[in-house]
Amino acid sequence: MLTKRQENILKMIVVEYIKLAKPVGSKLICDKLNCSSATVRNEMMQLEEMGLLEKTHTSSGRVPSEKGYRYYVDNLMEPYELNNEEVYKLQTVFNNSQLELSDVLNRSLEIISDITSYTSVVLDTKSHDNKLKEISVVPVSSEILVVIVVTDLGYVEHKNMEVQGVSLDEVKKTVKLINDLIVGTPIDEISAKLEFEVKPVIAKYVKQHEMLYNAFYDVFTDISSKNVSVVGKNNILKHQEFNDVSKLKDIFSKLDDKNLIENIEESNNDINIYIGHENKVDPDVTVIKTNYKTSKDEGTIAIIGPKRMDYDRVVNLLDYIKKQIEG
Amino acid sequence: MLTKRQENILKMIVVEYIKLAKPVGSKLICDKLNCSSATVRNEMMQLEEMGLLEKTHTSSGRVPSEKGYRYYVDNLMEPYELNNEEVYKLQTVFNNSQLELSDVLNRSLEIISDITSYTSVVLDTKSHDNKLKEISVVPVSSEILVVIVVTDLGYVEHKNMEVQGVSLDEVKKTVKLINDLIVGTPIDEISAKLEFEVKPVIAKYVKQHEMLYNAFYDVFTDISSKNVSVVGKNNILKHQEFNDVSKLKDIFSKLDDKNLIENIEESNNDINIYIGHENKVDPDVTVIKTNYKTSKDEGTIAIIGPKRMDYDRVVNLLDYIKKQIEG
DNA sequence: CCTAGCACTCTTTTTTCTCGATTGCTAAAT
DNA sequence: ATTTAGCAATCGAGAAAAAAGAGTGCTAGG
Repeated sequence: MLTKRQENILKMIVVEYIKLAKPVGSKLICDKLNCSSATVRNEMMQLEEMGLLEKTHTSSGRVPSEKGYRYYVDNLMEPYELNNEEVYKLQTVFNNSQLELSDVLNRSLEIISDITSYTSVVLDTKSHDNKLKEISVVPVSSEILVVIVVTDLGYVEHKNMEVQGVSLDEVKKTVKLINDLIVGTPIDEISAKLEFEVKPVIAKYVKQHEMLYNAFYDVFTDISSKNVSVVGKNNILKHQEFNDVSKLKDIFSKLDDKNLIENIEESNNDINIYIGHENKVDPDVTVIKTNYKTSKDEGTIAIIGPKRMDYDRVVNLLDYIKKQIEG
Repeated sequence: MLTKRQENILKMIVVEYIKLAKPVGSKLICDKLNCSSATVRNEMMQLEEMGLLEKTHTSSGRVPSEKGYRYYVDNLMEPYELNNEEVYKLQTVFNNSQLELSDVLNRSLEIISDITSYTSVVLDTKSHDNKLKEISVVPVSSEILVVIVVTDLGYVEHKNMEVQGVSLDEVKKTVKLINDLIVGTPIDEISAKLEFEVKPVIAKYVKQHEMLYNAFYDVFTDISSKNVSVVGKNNILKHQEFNDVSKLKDIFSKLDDKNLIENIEESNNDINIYIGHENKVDPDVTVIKTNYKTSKDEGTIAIIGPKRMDYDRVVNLLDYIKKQIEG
């Protein structure tokens, strides 16, 4: 158990180190506390023995360890109030009704990346509640058609479809059959339904049924995919812990990794903080993430920065966004 | 005028420097040529006086100047044959008929960025030949509608539209009027036509005409925008000329600059090479670009890398892509 | 016109030295 | 039983010095 004074010292070291990124010495602390530097040093030694602080070399000041950050985050962190500018900037995005949710998320996290200098990740998945509303087809050339898929919650996707030697009438017949048979189907069940309910029927009524079926099947499998975007990558360059080209390469490649989101995703619905080795992205970063869920979409938003991160601010910004969109 | 031997030496220095990024000394050259290092040194001095070579310090080997690269590109560069792997990789993209042209471009330049370690830029603009084929509207909630715009060449765009207190009937009436009046209009003339031909008509027949007109106007103005993407940014990190965090910041911010494409675009239709100060992006890079034009799209594709760039390879890769997409 | 030889220049790398910050420990003070 | 003052010891950062190496320009002779 930590004494009140130890907690105070730990907190001051974390806050100071987050601000200045330089190991914190006993002098700086004892100025603010009413005791001598020797006393502080003794306490620091104890905190180090408990694994909450570290030294960069034998005679350096102290730096919080991952465990130290963890203790700070769990016990010492104070809530942060968004300031007017932050709220104002974010509201311009939330109030723009022309935007789809995925755009709202991207833009608001762009803002957050801007004001915090961290990097954001958005994973947006269409909710299973989306049901097929209609498909339509527009011929572009004799062999290419555009298929437009619309769901009842307002998602629109389109894809080129190639068919060879199929008359437009046959295509239209197929479209009508598909519309008749699977309108109202949740998007993640379309593939199955297409195979077991639509395929037999068009096999019966449509001439080049095989080619048409395959073409539509391809279109629908492509459409239900997830959408991941990483915002504010360049902010990585601003942090001195990454002030080294080979480390930069490393981090950038991890941010571009297709599996990035799998390293972040998790079922938990709160705001979660993964410090250093607690996350799977990179041991030198902290990931703060939360999931969101609306009637139309669900997904994850995350902020990635150095372990020396402005924890309270990021947590509260994420919380604000989550509440706004779920809202 | 350069002698044959001088041209040879210049070419060897450029090729060697492109390969190894180290100033080239007389010894390396005289091994390949049948003459002593002193002779080579004399020639190098002449080339330096002509401004084709530079030294990094008094007693260093030589490095090509911008003028040197220019001479190489204009007079000495040999054509490069794409190898099988390159052709194969690119063909998988060109043969994928499900993709729209803009996706084809993005993916093929991703491949090029991958194999060359440079960064690519794609600007894709819908051709003016695109004519409005139809618009349709899908209600999502009582106040939000999705507007889908389709052109005869197969472009599909959609946008959310917000209207308040407008009945669906009025919306449908408006859609029908718009379709009747402006189907067939080239996309870049839609805004004007909307204002002068549609506005008066709906003002007459539709109740909340002002709100509806404004909503549709917003949708259409958003839709005709250009589409720029930058591919393979991380490759910047691979080049030793940018092996410095502050230079990296600089270049990355230039690649993210909204005006990037204006610094590259130009009317000329060949493959153009802008070395160092010849381009407006950054004096330390070379930009190789070309324009393309198909019946549906037009735009620019460009490769950005250090001045010490694999000129012949990049030129021929770009040329290959251009020919493929222009058909 | 070409080349061998050599002094000179400048970078790179290694080594040495100094300075300052901060610590841990001990002994005295509260 | 804490707290504090004092002090030697440790280590990093940075400056200065030294050594090694690569390449040049120039001169004189082939």
